[in-house]
This record gives sequence, structure tokens and C-alpha cells, in this order.
Amino acid sequence: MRLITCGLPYANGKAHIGHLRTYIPADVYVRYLRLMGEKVLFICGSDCHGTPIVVNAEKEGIEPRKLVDRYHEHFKKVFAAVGVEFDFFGRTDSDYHHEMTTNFVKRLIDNGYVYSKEIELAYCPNCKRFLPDRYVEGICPYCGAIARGDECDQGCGRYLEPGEIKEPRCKICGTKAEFRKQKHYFFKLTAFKDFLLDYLEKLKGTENALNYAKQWVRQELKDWCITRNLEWGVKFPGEDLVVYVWVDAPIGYISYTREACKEKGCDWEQIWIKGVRKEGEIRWANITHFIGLDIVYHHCIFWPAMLKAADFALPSAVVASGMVKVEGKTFSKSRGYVVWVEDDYLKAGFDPDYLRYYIVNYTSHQKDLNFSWKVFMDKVNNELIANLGNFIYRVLHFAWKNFGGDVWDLVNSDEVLDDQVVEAIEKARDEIVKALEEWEFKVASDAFMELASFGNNYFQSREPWELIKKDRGECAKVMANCLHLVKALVILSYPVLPFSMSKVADFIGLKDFSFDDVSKFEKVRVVKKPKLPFKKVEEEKIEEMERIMLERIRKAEEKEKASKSEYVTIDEFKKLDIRVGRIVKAEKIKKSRKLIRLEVDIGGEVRQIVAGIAETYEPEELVGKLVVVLTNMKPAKLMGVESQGMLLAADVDGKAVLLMPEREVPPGSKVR
RNA sequence: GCCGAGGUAGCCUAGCUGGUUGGGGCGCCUGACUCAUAAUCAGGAGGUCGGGGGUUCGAAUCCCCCCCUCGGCACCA
Repeated sequence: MRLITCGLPYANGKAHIGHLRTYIPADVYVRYLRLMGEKVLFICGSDCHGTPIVVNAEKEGIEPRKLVDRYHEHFKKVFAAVGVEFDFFGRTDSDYHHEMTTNFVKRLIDNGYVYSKEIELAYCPNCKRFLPDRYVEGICPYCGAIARGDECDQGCGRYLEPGEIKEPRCKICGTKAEFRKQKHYFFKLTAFKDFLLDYLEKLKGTENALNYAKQWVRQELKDWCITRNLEWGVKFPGEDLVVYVWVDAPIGYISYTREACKEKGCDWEQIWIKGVRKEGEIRWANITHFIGLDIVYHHCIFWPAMLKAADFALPSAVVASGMVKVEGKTFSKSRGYVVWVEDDYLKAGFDPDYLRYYIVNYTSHQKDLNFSWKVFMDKVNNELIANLGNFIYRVLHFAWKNFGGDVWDLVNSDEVLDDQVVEAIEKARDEIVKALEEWEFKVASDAFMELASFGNNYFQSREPWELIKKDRGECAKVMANCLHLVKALVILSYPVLPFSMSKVADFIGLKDFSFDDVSKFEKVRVVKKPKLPFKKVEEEKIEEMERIMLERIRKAEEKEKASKSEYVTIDEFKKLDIRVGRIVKAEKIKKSRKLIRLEVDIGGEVRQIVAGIAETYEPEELVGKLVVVLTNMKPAKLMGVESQGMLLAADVDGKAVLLMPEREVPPGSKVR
């Protein structure tokens, strides 16, 4: 039994075209393997833990599980709708997964690969808890931008070590966080450097994944903190901590396999523990991981090290899909360059097979894929329909109309197939088999498109529409060849186009087919009135989709503008010259209710400042006090008196309460 | 900055252990045909193979420099 997995979708948002770039090729691959007679288990499931889910659930005021329920069901629905058929689709917040993870972690501990260490972590005194990952917000010590979690994602992009972030604040309540020591657990990743170097040399898969991983391992590995301060997650044995989500998520592959095996009656330990063969230090399992480029590190480094440490067998291949672009621009949910599978694609009524074909056929699996509605329409109408669909339909329709679907009465069944037809079919099949070995799904799909093209050529050059008038027998012979081609095309393209080809298979009474049937001689008949296998994509519909996308991009731009003006960059903040000053003189401005005229020493210079604080303060009590002054405020006249600065004060029900330094400082001290 | 992957006609690409006129598909132009979802078939136009230098009898293919795009640079799910 061979295991194929897909990276677990994070149950924190809806499915978009970026997800499908991994799942659809994986599904295509599995369907091909099955047609070739391999026994395959295809599993996946939701990744349900981690801080983003907890943070978002908190924002919505619901339990994390509720949030997870929502997206878990969403993904299940979307996968079914686009024909990605997993044997099992689990979730990591299930009991079976928790049990598996706990046992796995215990094995890591028992084998001596886990140790504890005290580290300093941000702690919110208000919420009375440690702030893991995305719970902290602060200032990047390198560039001064606002940093989120342990990453300066708005500014320099650097990763921040625990304790490095300046002015940490709790993301939930906004309280200033403090650093407190706490014991955490680390996985001895460094112990696996040589092992990983060896493993990565032998691991199969796409180069984009393997090269990255090798480069990382050659540089420097660090031990890996595998615990977090959260309620939501798998409990770390004996502590009030949960295991880091990236520890428990891949273990999902194992727990889902076990559940799938319960249903299918196979042996999960055979797959994950015994493996298929041993080669030096490595015990290989027959497992292929399909993932996105963003999680190569976890699958090629953490994961094999964990498996090795826990005494499991190791995956044999990691296949990483390239990035997705939308209308030529880098994929971005926040900027509107996104195609939501359900809302944009499925609800608009497009055939899922079209998207499958586009994703598989646009370019090599490893390269960037650009999704454009215009290109989508062109590919579907000009390639899928004009070539493949047209050939199938013209053959079925012709045979049905002129022969009632059965051409065999007029054909001597032996020697009826043309050599060139047989050759073309075998060539296409061989190319597909070879392409799949290299995970080149475009090459595979090009092969059956080329066969369809051959079919059109064959049909055109034999002119059955002329033959039918002169020689029905000859015409039947040509059609026998064409029907043979249709059967081959149905089988060879079925993995990419399962919905449409199932329908076509039905027209010719083809059931339970496999690659062996591709070149096998059978008397193919049209058993029911054929219908068009594909419906054309309408130009108006595409224009509508483009409008929707443009509108979304426009809205995103507006939103970004708005949010930008809400934030102040450090440079903008630096423009403000804020200093501590000592009030040397204070008097009420006559005829005013609120204004007090002050003379403030801001370090060698005395400024006249008018402040609206008379409702809260008497002039007498102000003299001698230290206050905070914005000194480069544009001067303005109030009640005829010029104010050359502004006192900073808290607004309490419309009344000013002055900010004062917490201890004696020299006037002129800069505030920052 | 460092590392990786790329830059081949409007678009997607093959070729890259150097060797006859750089292949194919989509689009475009012309013609043919009508069984077919104006589908199909034949023919054609279109490329200084990112730029520069070098090695060689000969380079898209090897070496050097530069430019551009995308991604990664780790405890972020």
C-alpha cells in the first residue's frame, strides 16, 4: 500500500486557488496511479491548532473548535466539489489525533531527544498569561516598524528572537507586556544534521523542495522549541503547555492513516513504522507528500528528524507545487489578488474539470502558475473543448447518427485498427507514465491533448462524412478506429477530467477501466444518445468575473490606504519633537473659560504655550511642575495669544489631565 | 546582503553531456472543409534564445561580469 498525502489546510480561512494548486495535482496523480493498478491510500485533513486560530476565534467571540468546525466543513465541501477525493479527511483536534500525538511526543522524550530550558517570554500582566507567537505586538529593534509575533512582517521582514521585540504589547488587551522566565521544551534537531544531509541526498521529489532543504541543513540547524502557552492544542505530557502546532500537524498524516486503515482494513504500522526497505540509517516508507512551497522546511527537515527520532519510517518523496499568481500579480488575499474556490468559481457555475485542467496544464508543477480569467477561457474553449471535446463529440455523434451507435456489423473485427492509431495511443500512454514519474502533470496532460489532436487529424483526413455516401463499410472502419481513440482518451484524461470523462464513459458503456484497457481491443459502441461533454465558457461570464476581481482589488487598495493612515511610521513619529518642560509661569487668560497661558522651560528656552486646562488646574498649582510638551507644533493664536507648543494630556471626559514624568528629569529631555 | 529557481516569438513552453535552417501548443494571417460547441484540417508570418565579454572551427547550450523576475533566509500555521 502506497500513501499519498496533501499538506493539511489550516482551518482558519476559506479555500482559494492557491490551495488547489497542491490538492488537484495530487488527486490527479492518485487517480493515475490507481488506473495503473497501484494500491494507494490518499489522505488529508484539517490543521486545527496554533495561535492564529485561537486569536481569530477570540476576535469573533467563539470557541476555537467552532471556528475549526466551520472551515473543516468548508474544505470538505470544496474538495468534494472539485473532485479531490481523499480516502480520509480528518482533523487534528480529534481524540484519535491527540492520542497519536501524545504517544509520538512520548517516544521523542523516551528516546532522549527532548530537553527543557528556561527562556524569557512576553507575559501580559492584565490577561495574566504568556503571549505566544501572534499574541504579541511590538516594535522591531532593527527597523522600528510594528512587528507582529516574532516577526517584523511590516518592516524589514526579520525574525525576532524571543525577548528581542521592543515594547511588547498584548494583542488582545493592548497592555504592555513584560518578560518573564518560563520553562519550555526543545527538540534536539541539531542531532540530526548528518542524518538529514544523507536523507536529503536520497529523498525523491521536486527540486524546488529538495534544494531549499539541503541549503538550510548545510547552514545551521538550531534546536526547536516545541511547546507553547496555549489551551488549544495537544497537551504536552506532564505540563500546562501544548505542543507546537508544527509538531502535531504532520503527525496528522499518521493519525489519519490509522483512521483510514480502520475503514479500509489496511495496516498503518506497515506503512509508517515497518516501511518498505532499509538503506543505511534510513528506513524508507512508501509515502509521497504533496505540499506547497511554503512548508518545505517543515516537511524536509523537522518532519524527517521527528520521524527518525521517534523511530518511524521515512517518506520517500516530497513534491512541492510552485506559487500561484492571479492576473499576473503575486497572490495576496489582503490586496485582492485571490480567487476563492467556492464564492468565485463554484458559485459562478464553472465546471470543476476546467479548473483541474487549467491548474494541471498551465505550466510545470514546480513553476509559478498564473491564473487569469481570460487565459482560463482561452484554454477551456480553444484547447479542452475545441480539441478534446470536439473530437469526442464529433465521433460519438457521427456514430450515433449514422450507425445507431454500433459500427461493428459492417466491420471485420480483426485487423480493423490502423497501426498509426495504435501507435499514437501507446505513445500517449507511455508519455503519461513517464511524465508522472517526474511529477510533470503538464507533460502528462499535453500527451492526451496531442492524442486528441491526432484524432481530429485522423477523422479529418479520412473524411467519414464523404465515405458514408460511397462506402458504409469503409466508413464504419474509420469510425471503429475513432471510437477506439475515444475510449483511450477517456481513460487517459479521466484523472484530470473525472466529471466529464465519467459522462463520456457512460455514453460508450465503459466501466471500471484501467490503463490496461487503453490499447486493448474492444468493440466500442455508443450506447446512448451522446451529449456535449463540455459547455463553452461565455465571454460575458468571464468579463463579469474580471469585474468582480477588479472591484475586490479596488476595495483592498482603499482599505490599505485607510489602514495606512491609521498607522504612524517611526519616521513620522520622529518628526514630533516632544520634550519634558518645567512650568515657570502660569496665568489664566482673561475672558477665557479654559485657557491658561504658560511659560515653559524646555531646556535653555522658555516657550509661551496656551493650554486648555483651566477646568482641571489652577494656575498656582502648575508652577514648578514638569510636563510633556510637543515643541514643534505649528504656532497658533488662541484668544489673541500665540501658543508655541502643546502640552500632552489625557482626555478624561473632555477634561485634560496632564502627563507628567514619573520622576525628576531635567527640562529639555527628549521623549521617545 | 546571502542562498535558490528562473529570464527562449503576445502567452505557456521543449531544447541546455556545445554541431545540419531553435521544436511544439494557444493567439494571429491565408486557404480548405462541413461530421462537429464558427469546432476541424493545410499553409504562413512572428524569435538579436535577458545584456555584455570570453572559450571554440562552431554556443540558447560551457566560463566570467552585469541587469531583471519570483521565492527562501527558520521556531511565522
